[in-house]
Amino acid sequence: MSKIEVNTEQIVRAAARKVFTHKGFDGARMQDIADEAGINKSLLHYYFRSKDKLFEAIFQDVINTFLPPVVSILISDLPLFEKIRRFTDQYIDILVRNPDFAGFVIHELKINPQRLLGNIKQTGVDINIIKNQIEKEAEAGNIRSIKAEHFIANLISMCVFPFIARPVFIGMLNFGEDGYAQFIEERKIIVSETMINALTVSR
Amino acid sequence: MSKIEVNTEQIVRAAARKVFTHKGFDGARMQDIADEAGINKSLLHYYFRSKDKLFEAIFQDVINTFLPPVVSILISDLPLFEKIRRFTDQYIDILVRNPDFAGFVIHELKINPQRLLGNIKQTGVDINIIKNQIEKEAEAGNIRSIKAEHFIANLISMCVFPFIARPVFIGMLNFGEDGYAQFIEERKIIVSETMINALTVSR
DNA sequence: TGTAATTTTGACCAATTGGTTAAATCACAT
DNA sequence: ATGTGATTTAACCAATTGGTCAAAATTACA
Repeated sequence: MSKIEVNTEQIVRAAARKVFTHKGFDGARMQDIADEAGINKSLLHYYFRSKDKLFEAIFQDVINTFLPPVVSILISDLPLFEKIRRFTDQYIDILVRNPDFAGFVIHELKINPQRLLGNIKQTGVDINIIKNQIEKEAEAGNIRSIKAEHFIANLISMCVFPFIARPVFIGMLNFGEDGYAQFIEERKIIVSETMINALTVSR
Repeated sequence: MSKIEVNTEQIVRAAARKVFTHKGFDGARMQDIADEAGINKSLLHYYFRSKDKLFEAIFQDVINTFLPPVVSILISDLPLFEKIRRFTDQYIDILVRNPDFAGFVIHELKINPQRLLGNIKQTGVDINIIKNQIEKEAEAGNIRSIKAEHFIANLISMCVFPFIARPVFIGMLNFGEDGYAQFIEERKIIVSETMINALTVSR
């Protein structure tokens, strides 16, 4: 038997992340989290002092899971189209592994923006890098001109939205669980192609 | 003075819609809604029997506000590109007037899909109409080939996501309230252009 | 004006929920 | 073994919350 660290705090974190991301802060019950972790409710207060504190820790965890990987791609020195392909592929992969993350962050940010925006900002996204790259390519006549804000909005929207609106897509477009999974997998190519085609100037 | 119907039930509906769409079902308190409406809490139970009943009425209201207008455009017999332009313009307009709607529907659908999917489905969206139109245009060589599901996903994603992720956009992209409003207004053109450019075959 | 129906209110209740506390258990060095 | 500090538990508490109910206020109308 290999020695397995049964770190209680990690068990609590995992349970809390599951419950919080699934039900949201208001919908989550401390008892739910304790049950999910298989421990006494008081232990939650032993490791984290309150529901708020526990939530903030989890929120930070979630942000750190999915923000740095994609930000690092955006600010890298890859060619623009390659950036698009890798971003799309990477972002969708992360969301496939953590289907509840996007909706969770969005909702909590809506309910309580001032409390949580700090947690995000310190990740340090510098929009100027991608902005300069886009302007340079446009001036060189390699792509159509577009504001960096709209470029990013388009890219992130098409990657993320199908996850947040998952029930809508499953329900409205008549595919079940696995049909949805395949649909998502296809989007890695669709999104990058849509972005690139829209940017490409016709000759 | 024109005779104004001060229908209490409508006042309750408006108050409930505001509180529910802003805080979500779990975050909304019956007392909040009563305060917003300026009435006694018991009146809520007099008109609607329970929090659940009240919520379902509001949810249906919200769905009816923003689904029929855009669905009617999608299933109309307009040319494809014109459809894209009107859909984008119309959808974004509705969301500007009701900024909380999209996030509200998304979140509640995530928390409780089985209860709420019925409310949406009966709006009767027939995906085959737009699917046929896209296939026909592709076969005629007028546009690039794309699955209707991805077409719709792209279109809706780019329209809706900037509203759901509003705090992120305001916070990350360094524009304030009015900068955000202008950004959204610009998207009416950006989204339709992006869609159309991506579909247009280079010659 | 009287009276029945409707609407509105305040007082109250049972259940839930986040949090506290003191006791019990465990790990382990001496 | 035994004592000490960390971990875990059960019992309990105060506040909140959705909901009830009977009385009061208002309205409809014969």
